[in-house]
Amino acid sequence: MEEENKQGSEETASQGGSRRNFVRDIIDEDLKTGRYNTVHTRFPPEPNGYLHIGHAKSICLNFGTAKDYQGLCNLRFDDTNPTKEDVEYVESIQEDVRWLGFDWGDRMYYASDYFDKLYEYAVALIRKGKAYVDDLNADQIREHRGTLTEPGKDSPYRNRSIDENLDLFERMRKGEFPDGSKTLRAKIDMSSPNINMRDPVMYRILHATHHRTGDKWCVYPMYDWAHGQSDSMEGITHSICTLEFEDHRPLYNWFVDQLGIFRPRQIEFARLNLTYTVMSKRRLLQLVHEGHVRGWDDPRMPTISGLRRRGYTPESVRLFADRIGVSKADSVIDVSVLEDCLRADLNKRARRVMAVLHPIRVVIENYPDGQVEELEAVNNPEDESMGTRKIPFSKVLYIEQDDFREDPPKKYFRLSPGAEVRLRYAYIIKCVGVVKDPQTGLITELRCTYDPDTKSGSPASQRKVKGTIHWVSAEHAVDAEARVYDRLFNVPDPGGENWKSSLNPDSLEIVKGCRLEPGLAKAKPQDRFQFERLGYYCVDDESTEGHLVFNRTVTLRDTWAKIESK
RNA sequence: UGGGGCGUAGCCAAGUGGUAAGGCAGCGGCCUUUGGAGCCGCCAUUCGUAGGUUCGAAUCCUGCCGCCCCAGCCA
Repeated sequence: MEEENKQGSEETASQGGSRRNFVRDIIDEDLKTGRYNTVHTRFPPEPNGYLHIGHAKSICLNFGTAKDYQGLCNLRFDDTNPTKEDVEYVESIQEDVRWLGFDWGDRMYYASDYFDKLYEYAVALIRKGKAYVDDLNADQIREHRGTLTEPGKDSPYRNRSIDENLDLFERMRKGEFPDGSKTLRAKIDMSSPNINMRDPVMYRILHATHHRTGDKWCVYPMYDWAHGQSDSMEGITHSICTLEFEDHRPLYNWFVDQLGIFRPRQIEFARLNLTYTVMSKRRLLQLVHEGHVRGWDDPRMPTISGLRRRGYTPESVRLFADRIGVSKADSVIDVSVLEDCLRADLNKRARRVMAVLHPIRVVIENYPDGQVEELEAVNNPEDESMGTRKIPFSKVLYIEQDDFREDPPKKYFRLSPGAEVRLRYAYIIKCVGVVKDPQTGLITELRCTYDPDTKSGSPASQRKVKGTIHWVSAEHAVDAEARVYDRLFNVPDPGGENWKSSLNPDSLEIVKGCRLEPGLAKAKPQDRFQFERLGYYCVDDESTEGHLVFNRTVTLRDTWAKIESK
């Protein structure tokens, strides 16, 4: 309790954070009253898709909370529907959880590990007269279920004898009946105001091959039947899930109470929504399958693998989870929160380099032909221990097209005819001429002079100019491709049926012919840099030494862009 | 017209009867060889709303309003 005065300290999230939230309040209470004396959580994904940033919130909550209470968190695959699941997904999920920095030790489980036990439990319920085999088909079950305002009707098969139920269920298991012809249902209350209690289906017949149990089973448990017992068997004390399972809780409690087994406490929280993206598995799957993106790990996807390829760090995602908090109120987080977490992290650790994405040639007229100077540049002004490096300077350079305006607007601090600007780590130059292509009228070259007394670091370099721009020596530059990513959707909430109409057609701009400082020639996939004044970039997985490819992770804050847009 | 939840700033979110934390966004300023980073200041007389209880209410009570979820043999 004496830790509470620390709650104001931000930026300390390294393993899930320690902010106060209602989940922790409940856990504290349970520990105090002795309802439980340890904290054991679990992250239970269905292996039917890739994990996204919303799962990251849940992972940080489950693993982070367990860790902070010196408890444990299991990884469990809820693989109860063989028609939708695949090993491809179980592998990617493990990779993503590990990448985020969490460890399940030797506690990786599958709901399918429990199929035998679940079957036994079902038989026990039948023997108690609490479950029965129903011959109604799916349509008939729906008709008997009633509506939100009207009670349901009992199935005509509801009062079969225990022996008949036992026999039928056994034969269902053996595969004697076709898919959909029978189900095993819990016998609860067809008139319950909670529809989940109206004799929910526990088992359906599915002659399907399961990715782990093969053809052993012809019946598969429904999630509602498998989940609570799985938690119970694993000794999960706090079963944290999302809001939509709130009214399934009475059912889960009913099952464990009927079976007389350990009862976990379920706690529901609001799932994450983010602006300018979609989060449902169905829609993400659609984006991939319809080719709107290049795959699950496309850097524009809100998937964990997409964020990773985009250049996000695990630390930044954990910081994000900590900042947004946990509550039960439906919410939509502004994507700028995520971006700010990333910048906060990368600012401290990314090496600064100079890269010109849209080059324009600059000739320094009064600089000696053939001369090359090695200038010293700092690798990270936020972290002196990252040292310095040498970069070559010569007569012919490239600067960013956007750093020159023939007709500059007010408050434009960069280069324009007659104006002076500092070349970062080098000299102050002045534009003395503009060369244009006589056919097109486009600028092909800038003629400049430099002031030899203004070399960076020299005692006489004190002269101030308004602007400083980045550059790269033409003859030393290395070539690269930049993939400039922007938000996938151009509206904050791409909801509704028409969601694909707000897909941003400019979410990816491929820029070829970028010129980079020579040290970048050997950059390897996943290396992250700050391209000075532009943003953070990482080397794409497809990059090779002969063909460098950089992904724009996120831009720097650009106050000039803000001023100019007014 | 059933059941379960949720309403604190543009977006999140603390707050648990003693007089509205923090973050993001925004705005203004300082500083700066990244228009980066950093720093300073501003940004809810009021907590969906109307009453009630109380010396005192975002916190307790009552009514009303709004939003989300539930009628898969999906999870």
